[in-house]
Amino acid sequence: MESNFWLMKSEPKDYSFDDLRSETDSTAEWDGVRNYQARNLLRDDIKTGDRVIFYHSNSKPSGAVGTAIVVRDGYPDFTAWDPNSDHPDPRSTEDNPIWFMVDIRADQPFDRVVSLKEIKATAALSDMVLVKNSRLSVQPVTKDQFDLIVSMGLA
DNA sequence: GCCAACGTTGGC
DNA sequence: GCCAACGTTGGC
Repeated sequence: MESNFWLMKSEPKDYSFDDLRSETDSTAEWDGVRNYQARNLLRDDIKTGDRVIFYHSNSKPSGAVGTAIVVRDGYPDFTAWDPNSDHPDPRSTEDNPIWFMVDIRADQPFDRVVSLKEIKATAALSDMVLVKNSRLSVQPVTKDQFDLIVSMGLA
């Protein structure tokens, strides 16, 4: 899939945008994705320099909270074969990895949360994967969707 | 905390 | 390859 813009979800109680911002260089491995559709995007399509909307799920309110930049292309998620990691999967090995991740760096924190409610109420955003398939944790967005959400967040 | 929607697993 | 059972996500 061709896109330079993505949306990535995280439950803030597990890992928030502020957690990303507090990392060294505001950069972290986006590990733990265990869904094939999202894996394919991480492995094949998401490239260094691509822009990301950081979305807080299961939150009050759920919504977009900032932007990030991809700083490393897809590579094997080695936490899968670490039995002590949060997301072990013994089927995935160093020689034959199943799961992939990218590195992202926090960019612009929004001035306010762009809530899911607001996104759903915005006609220009009604085609977002977020609205149509709410479960996919890594998903493409269009440039127009990206730009609009950023403009809403930086009110 | 509930539960609908969706993805995955595995028996057949 | 079908599909029922099960597990997970995530809004509410």
